[in-house]
Amino acid sequence: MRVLLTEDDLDLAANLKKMLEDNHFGVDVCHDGEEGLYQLVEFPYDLAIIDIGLPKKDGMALIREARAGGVTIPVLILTARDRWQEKVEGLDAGADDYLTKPFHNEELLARCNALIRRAVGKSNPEMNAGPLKINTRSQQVWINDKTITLTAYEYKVLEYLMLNPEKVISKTELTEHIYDQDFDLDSNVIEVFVLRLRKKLDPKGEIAPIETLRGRGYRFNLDIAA
Amino acid sequence: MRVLLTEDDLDLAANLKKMLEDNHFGVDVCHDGEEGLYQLVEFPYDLAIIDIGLPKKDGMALIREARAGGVTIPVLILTARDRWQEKVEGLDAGADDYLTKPFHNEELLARCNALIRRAVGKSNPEMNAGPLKINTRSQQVWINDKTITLTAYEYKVLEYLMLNPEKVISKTELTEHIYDQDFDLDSNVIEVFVLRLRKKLDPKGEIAPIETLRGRGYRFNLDIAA
DNA sequence: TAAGCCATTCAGCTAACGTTAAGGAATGAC
DNA sequence: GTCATTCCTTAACGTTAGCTGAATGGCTTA
Repeated sequence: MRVLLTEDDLDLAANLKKMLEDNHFGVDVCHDGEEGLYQLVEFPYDLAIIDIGLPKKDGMALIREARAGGVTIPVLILTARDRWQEKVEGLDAGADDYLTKPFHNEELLARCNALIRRAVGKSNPEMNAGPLKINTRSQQVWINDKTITLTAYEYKVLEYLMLNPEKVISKTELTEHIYDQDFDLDSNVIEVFVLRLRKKLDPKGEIAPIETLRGRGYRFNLDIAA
Repeated sequence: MRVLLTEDDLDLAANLKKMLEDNHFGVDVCHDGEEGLYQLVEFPYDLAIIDIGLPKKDGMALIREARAGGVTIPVLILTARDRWQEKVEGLDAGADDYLTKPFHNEELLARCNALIRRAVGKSNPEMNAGPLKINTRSQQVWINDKTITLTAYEYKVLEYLMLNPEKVISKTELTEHIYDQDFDLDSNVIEVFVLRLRKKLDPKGEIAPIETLRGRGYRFNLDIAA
């Protein structure tokens, strides 16, 4: 887990860096707000710890601009004691938690762990496979960045196949995952859905993302033509 | 936004419930840990506020078991003053933030709002989507900077959809977040509200912010016409 | 070549959704 | 208290998307 620590007090910064590293975090340190913003936007940290009182650009502006710039990682702010407004402003600016100086190292650690655990709870809803992109949150599908409209069952079939790439999925398995109850297996619904999916995903038969394995099922291939 | 408040002090519970309701939260109250756990696991709240000292099952165990049971909503714990370990243990158990009693109501509110905004990935009470603007604090809605008057339920529907943009929201999910626990699933209220919302937001059918996904629900699209 | 197995087409049907209207609960004015 | 207004809620009905199964023909394998 990589942490960006933005703290202008050099002693405190060194102290915290050591403590965090002892607890298996990878730590980068910045000493002013401009540098912090640059680092946050450019590099993929898992957590940011930001002192509110910073030279060049204060912590509040840093957070606001980072959020505006698409930074979504958890942010913990450090505030001076008895600065009630700062906490609220900080949370409003987009921070996720705060800690009042002075604090115990154990408490900072506990906060960091809590924030990271929460953040990893929501996994990335996007998946790519060649020219194909799927978002499980919005249930949208693109091919070469062009939206494809799928029906509910078409989408279910595609999602299940893509979530199990390079794996042979029998029609029985597909059926069981797509319908709630047991379903008449004499039907050819799966074949129909696969057909429609192929037509929509790949009307010209160029990329063939869904392969048929006769007698065994279907397989979604990741290494499909670009 | 629905909040579950688990607090055994009846006076404090009633007090907080009123304050939260005055600030547009829907609040359910439990007075012990077992009831709280049941409610959390069974019903889709947006936020839980949990007193650590609870009868039957203490707050720490409640949080741990709720997390183990798949509850991912933000959890704010209330601790007695100078109970340093409780905060850390609570955060380790899966809480997202804590507040020390006694506290200012405004601070609790700020925390709740920050947690909810964070949970839905937002850090600002204002949201834009093309010509549409919403302020969750003042509960106002604009289209091309012209105010739109919505009824209470119309607003609730729009807010929930906009707080989960680009996400497929089933009618069940919408219903559960808009009403308290008892509701009739055979009703078509949601369709009616969506219809009225669409008429008010987009009388000429130009921008179509709320998309229907037949069999799946509704989706609020951010990339709507300007 | 025969026997599966799968692709493809097509049309009927049904559940889901949109739309309208009206009753009545809730709210506020007086 | 009564009245007026708002708007939540239900019900009825029309519309349509798209699920489903049947029919047919092509392809693969032994």
